[in-house]
Amino acid sequence: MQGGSGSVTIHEVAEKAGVSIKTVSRVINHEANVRADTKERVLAVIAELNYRPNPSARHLAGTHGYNIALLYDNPSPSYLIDLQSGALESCHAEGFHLILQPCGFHDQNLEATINNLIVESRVPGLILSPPLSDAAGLIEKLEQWGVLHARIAPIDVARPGPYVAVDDRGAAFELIGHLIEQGHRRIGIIKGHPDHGAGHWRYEGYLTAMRQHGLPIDEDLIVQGYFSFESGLEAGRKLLSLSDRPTAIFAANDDMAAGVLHIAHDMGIDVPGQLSVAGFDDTPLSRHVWPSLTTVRQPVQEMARQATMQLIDRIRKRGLSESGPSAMYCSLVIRDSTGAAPNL
Amino acid sequence: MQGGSGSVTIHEVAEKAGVSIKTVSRVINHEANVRADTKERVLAVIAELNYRPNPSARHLAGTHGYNIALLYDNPSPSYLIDLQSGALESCHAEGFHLILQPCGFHDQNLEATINNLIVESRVPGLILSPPLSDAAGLIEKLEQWGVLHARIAPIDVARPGPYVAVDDRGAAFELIGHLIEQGHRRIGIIKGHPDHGAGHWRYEGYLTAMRQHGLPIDEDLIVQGYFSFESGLEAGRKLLSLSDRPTAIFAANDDMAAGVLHIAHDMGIDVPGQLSVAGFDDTPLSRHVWPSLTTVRQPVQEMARQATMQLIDRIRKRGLSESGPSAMYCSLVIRDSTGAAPNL
DNA sequence: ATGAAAGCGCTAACAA
DNA sequence: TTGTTAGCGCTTTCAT
Repeated sequence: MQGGSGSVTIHEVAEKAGVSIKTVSRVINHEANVRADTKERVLAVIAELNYRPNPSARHLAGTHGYNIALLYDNPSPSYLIDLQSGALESCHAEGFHLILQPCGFHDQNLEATINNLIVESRVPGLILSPPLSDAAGLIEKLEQWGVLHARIAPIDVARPGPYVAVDDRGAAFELIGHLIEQGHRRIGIIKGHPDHGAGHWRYEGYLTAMRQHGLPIDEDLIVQGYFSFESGLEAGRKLLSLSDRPTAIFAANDDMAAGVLHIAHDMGIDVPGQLSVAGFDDTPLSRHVWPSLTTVRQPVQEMARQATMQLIDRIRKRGLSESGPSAMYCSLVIRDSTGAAPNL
Repeated sequence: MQGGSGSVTIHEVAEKAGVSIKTVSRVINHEANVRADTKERVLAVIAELNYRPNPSARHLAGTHGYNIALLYDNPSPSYLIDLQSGALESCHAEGFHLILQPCGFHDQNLEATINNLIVESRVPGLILSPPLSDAAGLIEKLEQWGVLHARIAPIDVARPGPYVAVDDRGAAFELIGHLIEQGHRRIGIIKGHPDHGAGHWRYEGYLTAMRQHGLPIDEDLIVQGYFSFESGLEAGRKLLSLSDRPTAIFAANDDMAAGVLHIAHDMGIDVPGQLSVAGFDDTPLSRHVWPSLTTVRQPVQEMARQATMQLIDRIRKRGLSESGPSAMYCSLVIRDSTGAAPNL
């Protein structure tokens, strides 16, 4: 192992291995047409010299760059970290770099910002996380500009191009079923941010579960939220102020569920004695509040890992098989922290 | 605004502006010796063509690259996001890219990992966040390798090289004073992770405050923590099980304070009626738990911003003024969410 | 104050 | 299967 200055170049490797630089190039790019023993010799020298191809030189001479960008619109820190970890993992494994690009879904300059990113950083592809996975205008521009992308948890799954999603609808369905089994009849729901697909499906899962169990859908028990703690606080206040208030509340994510818990405490309502609260995402927060929330573990990191792999694949295969929309699904797990049903 | 493919090059700019490429180069590098009107003409063409210098070409031809790395060892998500936002801000402003490098402080291969990063990504400099800001072995290697660095909140401020810190000691001192003014006499403390400087100073602030107010230091009230929720849970259990238990607990960060709150609820201890809990960092969590924590706002983002600027400065000034250790301080603010003193 | 030429380390197209 | 050559877009050094 040796340090930073005076990097080893392909020429030194070629000379020491007694081959031309082109042969070294073939080896590091896993091309065919290199005899096994030649290849081995070159690899040995590479290891000995701790040689790494210079990414800038490769980019300059080659067809594509080794940066990809992760676009995100300010979700919760823990969601974002999971997203990044997953994307980083794949990037690292494939020799790519990850560029972080915060951006506003409703920002007037969204497309200009991204264009800027593309022109400046020469990224051959982007990863779109919710809600940007459904920024239709942006996606059209990307296609027009010839920039690849992979989407995480999009609403519009019909659109061509790779995406990775989870069965939010099914998980919400099971979660509500779980609450009903515990004896709940009046179950309130706080819907997610309307920009996010996840919100829609979790709501649909709720509706289906209620219907299948023959329970009435009471409009008073359905409140719009925006995935933030504050919106959970407000929606919770609304639900818990009802004369015939719910015995359980399902918030479409943990942050809002934490808001419900907070306001319940403020209002002197005993949890879990008089109220059950369920969230979604299995964030650290869901375990840190008291009492801990029942929630659903969402494999965000895994989704990001897979979306990134798909994107890198496309970048490498450019021009070859324009392999239509390819979808991946990851599975969800309910985590019930109470175990016991509340006293009704 | 136009798209990705077929990038504009310096040649096209030069031709359209009626100058040589060297003049364009001078303009984009803010070099002297360009007549004002020439410069203006070139800038106009650059804007018109939406030209951006190709980073890879610059790196290949120039003296240094435009990537810098942020090293972190798995702090809390919100801390990490703040760190990143600050670093990104400076990078963006200065035309650099940020490379994320998670790493383990106690990892046997830490130095090898970083060497790898340096060889592979050609980073001219690194930002070290706690506890890596005090990885003495690593820092020595960096100097040996000729790789620059800037540290965030280090313990050892004597070491040469730029760093950014806050007055943790003073803030803890004030916070404890605040609790004492509210009438608390038995104040427990949960110390921070021993690897982190912040933990030491917050503890010192506690000791100084207690002494200055003539209160005894009771060893039973001092418990080691590790900055995690779980360690707060355990330390809280220990403190609250004392026969003469404290009326206030100061945890060296919010995650641990949330643990204390959680265990207090579990034990049926009324907060804030029978116990006050204070944390440190002003994370979202501190507002989401119930009741909200008294805490100290730490300008993590601002620290990262400044450390990054310092690093970029050094990279640009390489070889010139080897300008010794330069320190920066950011200030802290107490946020008291209760306002009222608990009933003692 | 401006320009011409060389070359950074690599890949691509074409030879051999 | 292997090597040769020409550039990618820029900065550098050295002229003018």
